[in-house]
Amino acid sequence: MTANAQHLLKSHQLRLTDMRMKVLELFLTRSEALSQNDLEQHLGKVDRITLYRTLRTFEEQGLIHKAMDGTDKQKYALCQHDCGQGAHYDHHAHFHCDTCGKTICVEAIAAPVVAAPPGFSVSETHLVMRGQCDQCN
Amino acid sequence: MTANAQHLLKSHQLRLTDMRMKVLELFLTRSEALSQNDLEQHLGKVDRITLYRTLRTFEEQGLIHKAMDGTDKQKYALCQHDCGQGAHYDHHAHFHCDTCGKTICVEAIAAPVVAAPPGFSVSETHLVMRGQCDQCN
DNA sequence: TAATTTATGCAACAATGTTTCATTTAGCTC
DNA sequence: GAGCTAAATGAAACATTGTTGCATAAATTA
Repeated sequence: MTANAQHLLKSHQLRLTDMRMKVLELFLTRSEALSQNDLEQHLGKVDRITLYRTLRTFEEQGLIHKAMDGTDKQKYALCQHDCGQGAHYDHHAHFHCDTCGKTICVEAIAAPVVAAPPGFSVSETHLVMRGQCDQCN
Repeated sequence: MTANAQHLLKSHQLRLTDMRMKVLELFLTRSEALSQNDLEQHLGKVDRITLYRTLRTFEEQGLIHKAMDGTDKQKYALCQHDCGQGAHYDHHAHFHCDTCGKTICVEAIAAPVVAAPPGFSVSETHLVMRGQCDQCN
């Protein structure tokens, strides 16, 4: 686990710091997307700003991606593919449970490729589902 | 216009107040989704809290719907169909322009119906596209 | 280990979301 | 049109989240 996190950081040209290790290890144990608040809950008292910048850095380096779930809260999830700096390859759908509030990545379902309206160009497409997850059903 | 707004409010069991008329008339002239900040810009100095509650009320009564666009800002757009209280029927896609920041409803494209993963039940599906709009292209 | 580059922690501030409560107002009745 | 009643408003206050600048501390590299 720790070795895995270390390797991930190294391979993305990131220095090994306490915060980064803690955050990354938490993501590695969780299957659902985490908000900054979720992370603060699990990590105990950590510096809010450092955590904020850690998430931004991870996202920029392709370690995690924003999980769009239709709520106003920003959430992040581990990238399953080897995303590089700035370029993400997460085309899977996201599922948000309206009961427990969890957001999970659904790798089995890809966002559809749709024809853009005339004059528009589309660079990303996201698919979000809402309802009840297996545990709440 | 004013008559239209009045009728819309009446038909949704809402009292005719200055704020509601102003907000609704603005939505009627705009094709893109509006954030609370957008509305404040256009309406001049109005009470922030009242505006907030007006939007919440409109959304609850099915006059406007939240336009999911992948940004962290909440935006609202007029419902095209006659949505009732609590029940929305907006299955169209949303397009977010990364250049001008506008979010528009794409009635021509419907969110796909996907099979839910085992154990999950899906009540809503949203499709979000990002890229360049016709005016920025 | 020293030098250098980067990350951290703190302060401070902006934007947004939300509740409480006294006051005002819309819509109804007479 | 005047009065009544339920609802909407506006002010204050507070919580949460997003964000930058800067001095200090820590991670790499040589």
